[in-house]
Amino acid sequence: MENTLQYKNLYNRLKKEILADVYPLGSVLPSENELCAASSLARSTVRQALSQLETEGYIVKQKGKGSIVKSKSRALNLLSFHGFSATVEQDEIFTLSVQEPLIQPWPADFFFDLNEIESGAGCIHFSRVRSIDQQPVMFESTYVPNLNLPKFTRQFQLHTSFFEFLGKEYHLEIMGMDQQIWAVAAEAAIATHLQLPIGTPVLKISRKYHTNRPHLHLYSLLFCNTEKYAMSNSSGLVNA
Amino acid sequence: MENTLQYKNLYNRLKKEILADVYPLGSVLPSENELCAASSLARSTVRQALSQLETEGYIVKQKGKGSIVKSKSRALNLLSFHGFSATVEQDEIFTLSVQEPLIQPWPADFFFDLNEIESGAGCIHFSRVRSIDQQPVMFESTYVPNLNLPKFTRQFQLHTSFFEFLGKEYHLEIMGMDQQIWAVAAEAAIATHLQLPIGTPVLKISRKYHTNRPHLHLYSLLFCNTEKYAMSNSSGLVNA
DNA sequence: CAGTGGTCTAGACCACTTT
DNA sequence: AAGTGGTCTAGACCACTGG
Repeated sequence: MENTLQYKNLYNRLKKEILADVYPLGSVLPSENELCAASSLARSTVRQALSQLETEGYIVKQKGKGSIVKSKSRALNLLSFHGFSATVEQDEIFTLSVQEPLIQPWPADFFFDLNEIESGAGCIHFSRVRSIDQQPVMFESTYVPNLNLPKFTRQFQLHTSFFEFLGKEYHLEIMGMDQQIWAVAAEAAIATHLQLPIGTPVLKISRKYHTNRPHLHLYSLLFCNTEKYAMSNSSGLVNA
Repeated sequence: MENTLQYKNLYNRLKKEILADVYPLGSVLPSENELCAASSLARSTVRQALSQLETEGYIVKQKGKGSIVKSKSRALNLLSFHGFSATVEQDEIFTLSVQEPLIQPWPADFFFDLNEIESGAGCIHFSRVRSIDQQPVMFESTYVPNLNLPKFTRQFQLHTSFFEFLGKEYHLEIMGMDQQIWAVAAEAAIATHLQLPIGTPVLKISRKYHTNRPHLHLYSLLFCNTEKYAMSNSSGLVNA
């Protein structure tokens, strides 16, 4: 909210207006020049905001036409690094706590390599199951190096947005992500959490998040039931 | 090759040099200002080239440090829209033709909605299996609207890069992609092609590619064996 | 401290779409 | 012809990293 980056302000405003149907599906956003004039920004700044909207699948740009609000599929746009809370309507979500935040050593067979700073610090670990319309969709297990994150275990509410909490509490921002994806058969624990028969194919996703603290990364292991909700992704070109 | 876009030229040059170990893993690229001076380009043009390298996972940028060549995992970076040929070393690939290019009507239960132009045109369809080190990794079934693509069925060689062929033959470029991902149990046909037991979890990916012809899209359905090779993905922020 | 990438400005010309 | 987004220039100030 207290963001002073011009392109992010514009991006947030336009995103809100798209979600509020100020610009409904298929409609055209004000042109770049109009946005420049209305916001007193240079065109490249306006374009930076629009680019972010485009790579996140909100709009499509077409030369000679404009920026068109794009149809959104009934799938979870979770392959970009936006969290669950940002991609699903709030009132459809239910979050079940499986493991409250707990300070512990790193698992011996951790799924990513850690740097020395991280591995020396121990980790904070929590797990939760996310449901949409009473149906478990995702089991999420998150590991955070225990580095200058005071009171984390006491203050983080599992049912809220993790990224928002990090931003508000520690000014920690997610800058990007690497992930790997497999199709695997659900083991007993996962099957139980997702209420599926053992052996059901599920999506396994390992993620390494990059933050605005260069040596602090967040790690998540996700298991997703894709029977009803696919994972989705939009990728445009890199843009100026 | 005959590209006159400055940022793409620089991007291609740097990418080649990274792959050729001119800039090995962990090394730092010349700074933006140095690249400006060396190439006589404005900084924003240089940044556009670097941004593309970043979103494709070749480099990481760090404020105050520079652009660092990033470690590449032993996984297929196929979740961005670069093709198989661009992400895997050529000599490890083997391509088996399952269905040579054939002009046919669209399947009745096609996995994406088509616009009128596309559905009226009929489609070109081909299928292939990609192997790495003698192991089948991906079954790919591609559908292209039969729109102004003369001699396609005769000229396209299945074992070559599809995107390169489109660029050279028709000046057709891929501008972006939407995709959806599921974990499913391999059916008989898929299991056979990937040499897996029926029911093995595999990744199912449907893709809609956007091209530089506004109403022409390409469609692919992929099935991937992730036992040995995960699919991977890097996503940074949107950049100028 | 000098150097780096991040943000931002105020212009310009182009190819493309629509009227 | 007018308007759109795509590319590009030549500057500027900032926050951050390193010696």
